[in-house]
Amino acid sequence: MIQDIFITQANVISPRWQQAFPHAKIIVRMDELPSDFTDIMLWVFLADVSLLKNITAWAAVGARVVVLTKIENPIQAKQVIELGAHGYLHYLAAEQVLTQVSQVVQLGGLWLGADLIRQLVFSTANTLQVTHTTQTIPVLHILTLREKSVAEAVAAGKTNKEVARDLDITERTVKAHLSAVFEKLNVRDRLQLVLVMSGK
Amino acid sequence: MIQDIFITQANVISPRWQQAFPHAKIIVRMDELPSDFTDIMLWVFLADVSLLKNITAWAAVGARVVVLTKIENPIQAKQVIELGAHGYLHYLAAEQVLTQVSQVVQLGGLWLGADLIRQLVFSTANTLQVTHTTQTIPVLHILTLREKSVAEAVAAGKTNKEVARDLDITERTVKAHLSAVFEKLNVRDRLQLVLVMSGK
DNA sequence: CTCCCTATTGTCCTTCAGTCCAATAGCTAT
DNA sequence: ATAGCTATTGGACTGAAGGACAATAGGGAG
Repeated sequence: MIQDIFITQANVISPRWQQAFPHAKIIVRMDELPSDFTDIMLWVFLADVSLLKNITAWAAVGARVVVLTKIENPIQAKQVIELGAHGYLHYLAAEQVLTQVSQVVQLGGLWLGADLIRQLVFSTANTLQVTHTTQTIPVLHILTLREKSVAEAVAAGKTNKEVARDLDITERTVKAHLSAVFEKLNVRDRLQLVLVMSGK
Repeated sequence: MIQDIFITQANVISPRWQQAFPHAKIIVRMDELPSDFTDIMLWVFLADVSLLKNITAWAAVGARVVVLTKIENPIQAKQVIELGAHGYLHYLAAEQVLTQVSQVVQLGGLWLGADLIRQLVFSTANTLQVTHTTQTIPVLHILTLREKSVAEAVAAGKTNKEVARDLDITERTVKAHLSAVFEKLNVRDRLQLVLVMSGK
């Protein structure tokens, strides 16, 4: 049975927390935390950035960590997920949503609001690696195999020399492939290649 | 009461669909679809890319659309979310997960598996605009105002000449700010600047 | 056999990027 | 008055990027 613990500050509390989780504890001081984090769901209000570093530590010892915020924004969302949090939402979220987040996270899922997911999806520049599949970014399917390899290496921040070394070809060959890529994707240089490969 | 309809091909069916939704319909031909999509949850197995274009149309007339796939991958996930789908998961997902997806989507949420969300978050280069908040990417807060302006212009794909023209300064000044940015963020060139600004 | 595509490579050139020297000026704090 | 920071700018330099010429070779289709 999961124990819910809300870590917040004295002036930031929502009645919906208790409605969603009648047995939840609400604490404002860290020393009130248990020593054993098994079966613990931590709901952490990010009062200041100093709490960020705790997220990774808590997640590492088995706690489910959901971050609560006053202003949802995708950059902070990305940051907390990168730190190991399992969810991110507004501290005034509805009881129904809180319950749902709890269920999703307990089942191993990650929770982000729909708008945040869309913002991450729509405005991200994609450097995803295609693995275990022949499916590729539609824009890349017009490139040959070698062109694609070169394009992806460049999009990862590598110089022509580095790409040449990695693919065991000369720098001149890298440039030849890049030129073809630029022409096919109608971009003028490697910087714009990166942006186009992200779907913008 | 939501009606669940699985659109698939004859050889792609999971018993878990019926277990999760005993009253669901499973169809293989489009003409078996109802004319009214209100209160309809469509679970669409992506047999081929031709089905992609239907997603936007179905979502536009009120259907909730969840895409089922044989191989989950973040590029396709991004693609279907961009097309208006409300979820994306493996066609053999567990009954519990199917039920949960249904609940999340009915409540207005978006469903992506935890691994997919992490892949989108971790491997994206971020060009998100910060709106309605003074919170910025932590990495940028160590830059001065002018440095930040220059860095953002460069990250948008502009040459030094273009940035100079846009900000009404000389190219030499742009280079000076960029050099300072490179040193502060510990990157070697503008390509890596773009990647770092995305949080990688 | 011919043609086309892909992959690879060379030489040479111009432009861009980035760094290393240097400097002035305004603003703020001491 | 002085120091430090930010913003701006110049000159000179090296290396990287990208393009324009050119070429060979293998594989597949007609």
